Amino acid sequence: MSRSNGIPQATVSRLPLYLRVLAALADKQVTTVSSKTLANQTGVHGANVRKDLAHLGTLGTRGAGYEVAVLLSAIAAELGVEEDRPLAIVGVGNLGRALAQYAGFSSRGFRVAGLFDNDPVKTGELIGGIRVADPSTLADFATTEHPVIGVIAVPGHAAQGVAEAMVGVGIASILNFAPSLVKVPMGVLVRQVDLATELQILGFYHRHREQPSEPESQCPSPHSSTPST
Amino acid sequence: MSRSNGIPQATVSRLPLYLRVLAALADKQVTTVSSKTLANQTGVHGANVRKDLAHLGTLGTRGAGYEVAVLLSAIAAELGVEEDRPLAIVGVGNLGRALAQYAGFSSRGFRVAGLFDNDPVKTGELIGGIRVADPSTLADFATTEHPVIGVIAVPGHAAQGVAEAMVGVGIASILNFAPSLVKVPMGVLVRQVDLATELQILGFYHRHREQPSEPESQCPSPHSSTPST
DNA sequence: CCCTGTGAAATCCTTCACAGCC
DNA sequence: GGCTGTGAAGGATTTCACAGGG
Repeated sequence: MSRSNGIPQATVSRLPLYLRVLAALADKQVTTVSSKTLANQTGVHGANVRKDLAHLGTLGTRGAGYEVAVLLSAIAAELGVEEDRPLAIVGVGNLGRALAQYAGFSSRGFRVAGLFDNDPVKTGELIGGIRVADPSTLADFATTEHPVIGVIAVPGHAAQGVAEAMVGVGIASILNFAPSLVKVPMGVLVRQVDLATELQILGFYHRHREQPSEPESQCPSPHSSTPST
Repeated sequence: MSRSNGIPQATVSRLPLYLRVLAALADKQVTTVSSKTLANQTGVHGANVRKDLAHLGTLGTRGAGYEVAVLLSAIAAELGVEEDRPLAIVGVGNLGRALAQYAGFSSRGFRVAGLFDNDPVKTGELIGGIRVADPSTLADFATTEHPVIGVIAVPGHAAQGVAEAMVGVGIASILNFAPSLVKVPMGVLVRQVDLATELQILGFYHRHREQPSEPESQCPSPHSSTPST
């Protein structure tokens, strides 16, 4: 067992997108899709959709297309949607709250298991059924809940300290929303998301407005990627 | 004048990163950097840093390195940081609030000019000096403020409607945080950011844990890109 | 005809390696 | 010596184009 994976990064970053579109189709009782339809709804080129899906196995049938249910379960399996992965979120400002209450996590195999903030006004508060605790209790929390992923939602200057605390309690994957790079020992995965960065990139293309050109008259839009180390 | 731009997408997506690191260096009174230092602090390969910066002109001096001030102003000019670009944010949930109060925007040439939410409980509320208004007043707002960029921070099912309203009042660039694809007429730029997607990508690499390998023992981390339309 | 799966071509991006300058 | 700027090599990803099955 376990030829770990040979799925290209670019494909991985699109799997959540396919998952979302397919879930919407399943909701509408659609049972079958073609790569063309998926292409229209995701903004990914049709051939690219097929290549991506081919990485997960031979899922389609030649004349017909793909069964929505088959694709859904294949992608869900790849992304671990069926698992129950406890999250620790540190920083309960507006962003932390938004994340804590975000319904999209639980339906994708994540469970917000712990909320931490060093502001005494916030500790003790109940958010989505979780009581906000002081970060000093992170170690205790980790021994009982074994969180696998940590989410940093604190101001930039505090991010490095939080990251180190997370690594210290055995968290090996970190999603960092703070606008500041964190350094971690090798072996720890960090993924950086910065809201201002996204806005600046959009702003750049807005200034240098120069249609990258697209044939379709209506066009959905891609998004983001590149993992870490 | 105006040979629009030949800056590769990958470079554009790193400019905000450089800007941030350089601003931090300038704060520390550092006047000079080498590509190696920038590489260490950004996680981008040294040669790549140099190629990126070369796209903005000949900014360095051979034996010495780069002047922080020169790089800062070159990148700032490219990203339009000196401008005053009004933003309209629709959706004042936790995420919308976080965005509205995010200090990082104003220092990067953006100004939150309008906040909108169709929840009557929220309209009238003051956030960061801006009064939350009903989305039906978006058109009036647009005629006086001329927002160039719209930010969607509403639940997924409402995103398409908001996008259409934005396009209707002349907004040509949209940053969409809703977990749902929006279709827009061609010519409109959309950039999609989904918090759950980022978490899922991180989760994938967590499951298929297989070090992508890196020589350094401490490693910062890249982030995200790809534009739209 | 319909569609998927896939080699081959094309494009984009990163890394190497070094010439040229301080 | 150190360091930038850059051609050339190497990878990765996207797109094309079509073979092959329904």
